[in-house]
Amino acid sequence: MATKSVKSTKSKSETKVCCGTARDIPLSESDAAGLALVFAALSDPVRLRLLSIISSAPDGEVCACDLVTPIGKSQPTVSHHLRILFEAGLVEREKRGVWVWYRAVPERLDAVASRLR
Amino acid sequence: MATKSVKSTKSKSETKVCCGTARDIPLSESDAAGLALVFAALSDPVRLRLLSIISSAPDGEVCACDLVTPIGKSQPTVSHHLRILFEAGLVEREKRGVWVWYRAVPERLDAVASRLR
DNA sequence: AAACGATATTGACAAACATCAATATGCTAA
DNA sequence: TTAGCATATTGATGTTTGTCAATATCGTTT
Repeated sequence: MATKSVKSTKSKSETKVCCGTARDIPLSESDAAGLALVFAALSDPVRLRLLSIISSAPDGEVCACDLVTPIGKSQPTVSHHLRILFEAGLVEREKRGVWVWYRAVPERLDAVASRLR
Repeated sequence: MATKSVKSTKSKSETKVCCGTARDIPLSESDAAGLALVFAALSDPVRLRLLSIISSAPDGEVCACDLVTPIGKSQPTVSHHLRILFEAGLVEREKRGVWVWYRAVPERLDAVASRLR
């Protein structure tokens, strides 16, 4: 790293000098870890498609039994991905009888989206 | 999965029946894969902090040499993470002399953010 | 040219992850 | 209560990922 007190060693291609000012990091370590968890939940194609199906459901909710076939993965795999979405707060679930209904949590998506700026 | 043509087998706790309508998935498989790559780039705390530092730089750019110390990881590790951010289109880089300057790509962040709804 | 410094790449390794078969749990219906 | 179905969990396996030491690459300076 270049030292802080470089005076004016400009070469033809540079005007500025990197200075090593230890500015504070805007995003704290624990905030970053928390945010990273949500993005990790969104970092799998299967989960994105699940979220897509759930979010665009006419009734706002989808039965888990209707998610296995269109996704094309085994039932345990789909269940696993739904759990990760749930734990990230991206969907909520409600058991009614034998079936489990999933709904998207748009406020959560908005919250994440707004932190991208 | 429940069959499609269930007529009215309501039990006390349910009004609706899951129906197995094979609706189209709004998000295509390849779109999902592409989006997942960007979210994967955002799914690491170190990369989120790098992006945070770069995005909030007064000059809009930061020298790579000023990223190693505040992140607290080895130089190869930081270089590795910067590469992933770059390949995801989240930052751009410019080599000037010995140094490499990184800038955020806000349009990219906006594009990703807007797809979260 | 030779030495030095900033950045990138390689190789290795442990931890995390996606996936499925098998099994467990829990609700409903006969 | 027993049978059957929807969902969740467990265990195993191959793959991906984060990390660092060592090394390579490439400007710059002497």
